[in-house]
Order: sequence, then structure tokens, then C-alpha cells
Amino acid sequence: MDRVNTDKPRGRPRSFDRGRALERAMHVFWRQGYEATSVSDLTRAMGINPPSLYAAFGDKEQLYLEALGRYQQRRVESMAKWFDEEPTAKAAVRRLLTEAATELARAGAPRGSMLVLSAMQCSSDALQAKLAERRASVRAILKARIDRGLHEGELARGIDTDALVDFYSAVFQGMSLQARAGASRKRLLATAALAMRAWPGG
Amino acid sequence: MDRVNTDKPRGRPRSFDRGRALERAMHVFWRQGYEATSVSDLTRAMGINPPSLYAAFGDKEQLYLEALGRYQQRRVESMAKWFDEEPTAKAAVRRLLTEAATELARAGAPRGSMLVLSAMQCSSDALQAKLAERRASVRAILKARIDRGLHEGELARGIDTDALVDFYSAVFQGMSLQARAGASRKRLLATAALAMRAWPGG
DNA sequence: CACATTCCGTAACGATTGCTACACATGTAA
DNA sequence: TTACATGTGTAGCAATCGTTACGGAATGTG
Repeated sequence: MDRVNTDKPRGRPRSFDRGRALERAMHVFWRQGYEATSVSDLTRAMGINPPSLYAAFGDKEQLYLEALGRYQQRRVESMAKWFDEEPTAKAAVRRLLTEAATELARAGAPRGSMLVLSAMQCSSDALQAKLAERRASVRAILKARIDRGLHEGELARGIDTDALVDFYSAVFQGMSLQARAGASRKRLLATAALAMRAWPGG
Repeated sequence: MDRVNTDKPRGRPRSFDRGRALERAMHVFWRQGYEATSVSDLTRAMGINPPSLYAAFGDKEQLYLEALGRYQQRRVESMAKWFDEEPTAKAAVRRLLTEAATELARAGAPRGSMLVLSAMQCSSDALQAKLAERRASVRAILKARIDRGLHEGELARGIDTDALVDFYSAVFQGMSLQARAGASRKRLLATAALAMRAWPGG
């Protein structure tokens, strides 16, 4: 529903960069979570006043969902690339976890995955339901890659790929929390390496 | 500094059961987190009015810490028992994860570990620091049990027990988040079983 | 120029937040 | 009974919450 400005815009033009403002909002939400971020935190970080925020983004919840959407889009693109580059499901999962170790502990960005952290940083039931959908969509990408390994014969028939997805998702979520608590990239890599020992068939 | 009431109490006696009220507060905090729980949520659940809450527990933060302390104490006691009953470090870790699968998905209680969830449900830096200490103390118990296995020759010399502790902590944290998201006991058990495949030496 | 349209900044709305002043109730001690 | 000490309930504090009404500023169109 976003008009992409092919028509000539009428009225006073917006005096700030919408994308840049969204990026700033994303970082604030990522660092503090939905509930703990106030609209005045947002307006301060975005460099605009409340009416501009509401005109451009709807309300706090819509802004959060759009910010999370931007975060999720990038993560999904990265995952798709990694999964495509790696020849096997096992290598793909290893790649996911090792890249995660670097991303989750990156300096200059909030620690941990915004998507994982969002799970508990908000209490609205309506919002929680939407967040669950988004997490499910990321989970589905991982499951698709592992199932592909199954169909290609990399994994023995009868392997419970849902259980594998649960396990590696849990490891990723745990790494996310540990990154949040200050764990170094090196320690996250060690956890990722141990997790790969659980892959079927060694 | 709590006087244990061996002396005769003077003045009007408290008209509610402090322990029962604390228990109710614990459940509310556990379900909703620190930030998302308002004092009026607490007073409603505890069946008392704000002045009674403040007189008996200090303020919202102290009440949270005391409620979390009660939760933590029980968890620590359980862990100590399990770790003492199991003959090896590997069996102890397996026991921890399988018991966790049951506890985290127990009906009638909030899903997930209150201690794990607390990591991101509050934004005060001062509070975060105290929560980090508590998580560290639980982590230390696990590390002590694994190190015991090392000293008893169960684990090969040179094994990085810190890495093992990181890994199994991450798995526990991930299971906690998945329990929160609705994962069944059965699926949590499957994750626990996969995690045990990463134990050194199979 | 006027006009319509859209955005910006100020300023404030009602609701809720964590917390407490105050008057009264209820207990022990003299 | 009187004095003291403590808890309870009402009622409301200042601050902040998410949100918006309003008037003026900036643009395109006639």
C-alpha cells in the first residue's frame, strides 16, 4: 500500500528520510525491546516529532512491525544465500551457526537477534501472535533446507527433521541470549561447534 | 535484615500471608516479566493495596528480586538433588535437560524459566546487573558438576568444560524460549536427546 | 496571486505509571 | 485507659505513557 512516488507528490514534502528514520527506530527497538521503548525514545533517535512519526508510520506497534520486518528481511536474505552456497544441509546449518556467532556479537549493533529477543520483550497478545508468525517463517526456511538434505539422500530416511529444526533453533536462540549477556564471538563459535556434533551420523 | 519474629510484634499485625502474597507476585512476574507487570497487576493478584505492598516488600524492584530469589532457590535445590543422585556428569546433564523438558512445559505454571526470561524482560541497567549475577550462580553449579566429572576421570583431560557449560546452558535457554512459544514436553525431550549427542566421546 | 494539500512544531489530551500522605483500625505495653 | 507502634484503605501525588488537535509553514496547481 506504500505509494512509491511515481505520481507527483502534492503538499509540503517530508523533511526527513523515512528509511533512515526507520533504521534508527529499528536499532532502538532492537536494543530495548518493544515495551521498554517509549515514543519519546523513538522521536529523539529518529530526529523527528511525534506527529511526523504517526503520519509516516501509523503508530508505535506498526512502526515496530515495520522495523522488525526490515531486520527479518535482511536475515532471511542472508540465510537464503548461505543455504544456497553450501552443498549439504549439514554444511548449511554449520554455516548458519558460525555466521550467527559473528553477527550476534558484532560491535556497533545491539547484541542478539532482534527476532529472538522480540519473543519476550512484548506482552500484547495481538502483537505476540504476529511475532510468532514471523518466527515460524524463519523456522520454515531452515526446515526446507534440512528437508532438502533428506530428499537428496544426505540424511537417512526416517530422520525426524522437525526435531533437528527444533534443536538447532534452540541452539541459535540460546546463542542469542548469551550474546546479549556479553558472550564473545569465540565462545559462541565453540557452542556452534559442539552443536554440530549432534548432527545425525556424527 | 528481616526480623524473624521471635520477639513479640508490636502494633497492628499484618492481615495477609506474606509468603502467599510473594508466591502470587512471583507467578505474575514470571508470566509477564518485570516491565510489563504493573503495581496494580501485583496488588490485584496479591489481594492487597499498594501501601501494604510497599510496607512489606520495599518497592517493585525489591519485590521482583525477592520473587525471583524464591524461584531460583527452588531450581537450585532441584539441581543439587539431581546432580547428587546421578553418578556421572553426563547423566547429570541429561537429567537436567529431561527434567527441564517437564518443568518448562508444566501445565498450571507459566511456560519457560523465570530466570532465563528475566534476561530480557527488564531494561534497568542496575537490575540487569543483579540478574546477571544470579544467572552466573546457577551456571556455576552446572560447571562444578561437569568439572567434577573431569576430575573423576570421566572426561578426558584437556576438555574445555567452560565450552560444555556454555553449550548446555544455551540449549537450556533455547528450550526455555521454545517452551514459552508453546512447545510440548515431547518436543523439548527430543531437543534434549539431540543435545546429549554432543557430549564428548559420544 | 490564491488555493488545495500535506507536513512540521507546539502543546496538550486522558490514561496509566510507580509510589505515598493521611486518617483510621488494630495490636502490645504501661 | 492511655500511650505507642504498626498495618490498612482511600485517595491522590508528580511523572510519563501513547496519541492527537491545532495553527502555521512549505510545496504543487490554477
